[in-house]
Amino acid sequence: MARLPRPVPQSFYERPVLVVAKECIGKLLVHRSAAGTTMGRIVETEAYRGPEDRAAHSFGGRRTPRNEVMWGPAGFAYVFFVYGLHHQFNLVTTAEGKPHAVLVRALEPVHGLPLMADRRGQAESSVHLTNGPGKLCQAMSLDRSHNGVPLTMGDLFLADGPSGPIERSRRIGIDYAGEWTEKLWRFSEKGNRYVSRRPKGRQGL
DNA sequence: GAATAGATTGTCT
DNA sequence: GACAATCTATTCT
Repeated sequence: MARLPRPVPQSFYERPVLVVAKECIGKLLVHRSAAGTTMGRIVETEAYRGPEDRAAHSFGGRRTPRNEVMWGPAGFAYVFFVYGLHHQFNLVTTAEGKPHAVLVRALEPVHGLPLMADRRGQAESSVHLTNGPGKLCQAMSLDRSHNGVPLTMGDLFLADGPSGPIERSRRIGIDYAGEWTEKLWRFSEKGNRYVSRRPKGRQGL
């Protein structure tokens, strides 16, 4: 049994959300559950910067039971449910009172492939294991029971991993957000096959 | 590969 | 009652 990697410290999360979103690329997401441990390299993220960001749940200062943890201190998980069937996993960043978060959109599976494949009903070799925000939550068994849990201790955390070339592009699924739709606040590892949608054009970093 | 429709429910107005 | 930080299947080309 290999020793688990060590969690990145809270100071990693206590920085501007765009910095954290970019530096998450290549980090390992680790989840120890009763069924076993799963790990994946983060290859795609998006930054949400409320209250000014119209695409963020905290836009305009909205503070509800659903998004409450976004308003709390950095280094906690924000997990919510959309479209009646999918979960989304986020990392709360910056500082208490700043409702900023990083959405994890895609992983490259690293450990626990059989468990992920079983949870997803897909072959271990399939990109559909973790190439989307809803898919990775299912593969890693993340749901609202993880909302508000600390990422610096316990069974769910980030750890250092090898990073590759990063590109940035427009965020996905927020066409209602006006000018905020245009922001290049999505970060992904260039050429990685698990990235959910290939960025258009050439947006180097 | 791209475009489209349908699924399905928590959350807020 | 409307809508959502998505996924899947289907129907094209």
